[in-house]
Amino acid sequence: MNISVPLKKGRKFDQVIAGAREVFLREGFEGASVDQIARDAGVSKATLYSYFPDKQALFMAVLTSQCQMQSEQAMGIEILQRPVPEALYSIARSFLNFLMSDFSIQVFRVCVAESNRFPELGRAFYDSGPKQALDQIAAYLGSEKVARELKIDDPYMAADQFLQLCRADMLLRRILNVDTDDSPDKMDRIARETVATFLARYRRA
Amino acid sequence: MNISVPLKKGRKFDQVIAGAREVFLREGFEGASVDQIARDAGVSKATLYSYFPDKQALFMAVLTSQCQMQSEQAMGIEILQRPVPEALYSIARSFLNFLMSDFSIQVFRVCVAESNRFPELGRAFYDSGPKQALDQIAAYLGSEKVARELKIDDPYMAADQFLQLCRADMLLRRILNVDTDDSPDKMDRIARETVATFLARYRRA
DNA sequence: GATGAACTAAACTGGTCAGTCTATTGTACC
DNA sequence: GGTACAATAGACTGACCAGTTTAGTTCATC
Repeated sequence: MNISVPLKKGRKFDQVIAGAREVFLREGFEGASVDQIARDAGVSKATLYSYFPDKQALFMAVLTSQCQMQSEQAMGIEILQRPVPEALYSIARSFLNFLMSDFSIQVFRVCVAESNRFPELGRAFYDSGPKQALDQIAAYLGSEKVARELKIDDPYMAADQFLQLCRADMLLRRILNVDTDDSPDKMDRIARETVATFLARYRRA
Repeated sequence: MNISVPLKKGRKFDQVIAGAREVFLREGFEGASVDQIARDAGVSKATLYSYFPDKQALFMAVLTSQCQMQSEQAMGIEILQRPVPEALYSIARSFLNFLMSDFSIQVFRVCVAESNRFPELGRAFYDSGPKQALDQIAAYLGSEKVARELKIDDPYMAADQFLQLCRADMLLRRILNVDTDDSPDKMDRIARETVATFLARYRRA
């Protein structure tokens, strides 16, 4: 009847993923126990193991689906029609907003922590997040519209610098659980300073 | 007889720390077993437990001593006497060199991973590493010598931007275990681009 | 209301691990 | 050579945990 129900093996599939996401992001791979995941998911351990062959597979399923979600966080095309400085500011602002979210911080932490144990994980995270952002900004910076106002020889290097400027010390502090001012005002200021520095370097004389 | 021997409780203390560093940095906190640490250190478990009350204390001792070492990685004063662009380039280059070392990457990974479980750890790492760097660069950027050539209203914001530009995508890739070009040439280029962008923004008209 | 698949709780297995304990051996010093 | 501490190997305890199994329950569907 309900066509939108995915073709997964059973009704509790999404519950399992949700519980596992919760626990894995909070505790990391080693720190999370399967019993706890089952409890959090409101599901029996046997059910969980009917979906996934083992803990690793569940872990990878959760994190690659999170990376998938992350990569769908695309830049609105309408932003890019605006004047370059405004567009840059908007990009910086929304990028920063995303970076500072609990979601993004937790996924980052776990991916960094387990990128030794699960080599594919670091790659999957990089490709679905930082690389997407880099590609999109580089494409924008390489566009004809931008070329009229900015002089950019290497769009990837420029995009990299732009994104680095956005990140700022504030992000590092959040990642390390150090108290920090992450008010909208502060984030605004970082976005403005990012654009100011970026334009100073790349604006046409 | 040997005065340089530290006044720790026994002769094997340093061995314990060395073994623990090795294993913790490779495996993380949960992934490392005390038996393995003792084996790596060439020491019995009982000896290890005569120095440290439990695994957590050992972990913190290792990492805070690593952070200590990190913070002693100070900027040579002679660099700062050179002309500003040259000084900036040298700072960028040696900062990058340090950031990309196995040591620094491993410590960072473990601190990020465990900063939830050990809140003091994230703080200790931040204070002994990133914060030191920020303070030192900000002090330099706020100095009179620099003020003659650069116009900097907020030395901390400027220092933050400078350090962010150094980090670059390359660092993120290494942290996530993604293959990357980290040749001296590449690092040189990043340092030069960092200085170029920084000067474009802050050089006096 | 019968059928079969999905789900359940709970017990169980085999393994690992943190931390303790014991009995013994080295080592330094008087 | 006697005293006292440092260190050792290895056995042991109690806890936890991944993954399996069993015997029974829910639920959609016909």
